[in-house]
Amino acid sequence: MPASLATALTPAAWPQATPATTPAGDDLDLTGPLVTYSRDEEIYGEGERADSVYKVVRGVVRAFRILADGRRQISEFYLPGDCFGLEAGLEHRGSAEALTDAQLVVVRRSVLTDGVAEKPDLARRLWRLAVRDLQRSQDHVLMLGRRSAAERVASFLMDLARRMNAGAALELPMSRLDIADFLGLTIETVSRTLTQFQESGLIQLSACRSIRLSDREALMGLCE
Amino acid sequence: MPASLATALTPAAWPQATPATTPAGDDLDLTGPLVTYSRDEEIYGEGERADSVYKVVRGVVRAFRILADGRRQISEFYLPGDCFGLEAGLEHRGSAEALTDAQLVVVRRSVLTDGVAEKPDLARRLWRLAVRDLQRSQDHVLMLGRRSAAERVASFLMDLARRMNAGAALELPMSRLDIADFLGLTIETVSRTLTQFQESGLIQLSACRSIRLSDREALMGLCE
DNA sequence: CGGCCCGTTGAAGCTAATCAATGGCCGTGG
DNA sequence: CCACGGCCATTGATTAGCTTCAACGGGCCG
Repeated sequence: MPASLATALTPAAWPQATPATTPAGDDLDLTGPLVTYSRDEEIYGEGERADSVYKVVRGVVRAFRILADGRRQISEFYLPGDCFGLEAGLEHRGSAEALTDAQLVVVRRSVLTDGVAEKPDLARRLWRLAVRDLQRSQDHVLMLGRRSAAERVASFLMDLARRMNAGAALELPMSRLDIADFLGLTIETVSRTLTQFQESGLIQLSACRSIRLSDREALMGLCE
Repeated sequence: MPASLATALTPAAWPQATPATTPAGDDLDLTGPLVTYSRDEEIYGEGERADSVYKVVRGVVRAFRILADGRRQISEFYLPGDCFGLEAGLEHRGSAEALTDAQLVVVRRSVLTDGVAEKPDLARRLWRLAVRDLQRSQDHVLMLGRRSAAERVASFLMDLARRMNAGAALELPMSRLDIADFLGLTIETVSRTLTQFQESGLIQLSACRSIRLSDREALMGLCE
């Protein structure tokens, strides 16, 4: 999966720079107030007016939708450098919450719409942003539609490791339930799959959120 | 699901106008050569250079990706009025084929990129196009991740009926295999589900591609 | 120390996949 | 015209994979 909404807005001062995977020339050089959210705090909810755009500075965010009977589908995890919250319509079609304590740059949507008139390049970058998110979503579709539980978990681990610039040691920022709701599985299946990976020597679970990727080759193989 | 890539390019002469659901002011007024494709003909393949954009005038197109072992996931069906083929990178990440005999307006990608400099509004419309596709893809994710076979088939029928402006009578342009590969199911499951719908009085199958939506209320209920 | 949350593990059940056979439709060729 | 073959859809029987239900355990905090 590509680097998603990486690097669209730039906070005034921001240490944890752009991932290496981000193509050059996609930074928008916009600034805004830096807002702090605590764990599990809602950033926006379904149906609310969508008049702000967010860029993750620190922490992790989950975006999701919930069906009438409570089933939840997480559409994306946003990591430092990722942008989110831009909608086609007036309202948010899903919700977003801070998965960990997090700091976000919050930019009024109007700043972007106004900026487009002045800077033609901004429009192109906003478009690329949307298309990259689309690509990620289509990868997600392929995974949910056609992959087994083991393939989903392996893809998830490899994608997360890449996006977090993790080497062999991967620290999961999210719970099993979050992973399950992203992968379209149950917590039990995620847990069992990780255990099987461990028994097969693909990973080592030192703590339940600390994963050592012992056999990246084999894991990659499961991603097809 | 929203109207997707509807109405981005306008062919020189085009009878089957804009769906009613399309918001006003999203037509780009671009023209290009009208090209005819026959049933199952490839429009583009994975890895090919993506230097054209397409708008469906007549017929239906399927866009898909194939995993190494042959599993296929259809990401979208494009109907008259829909646009497709615009990529973030240089290459197509999936393939597109004419599902029926089809006519497409083919526009050089450069026409759009050049146009952006002149018309600032064009950029906004291209962006909305991408975001609407993203929304459709996210709906697809929600469906594949969290819905049962019956819910998937019901959602599919209702969405297709809406997009085709069908009343109670719906003519499926695609095979059971195409539907299955879109919904992340097998042909047998799709077939059985349709049979169950018929036995429950939700639909009537006069021919295997001619569906009468007898109980739209109940079908809608299955879409949540 | 006790309670709670989260993760793991086990057993049973269910949904959808797989394997297999049949039937209808249509185009082709005798 | 009818017979044959191929393709697509349906239906049945069985299997596999994941979910559901349930119990347990470990870490953390009051």
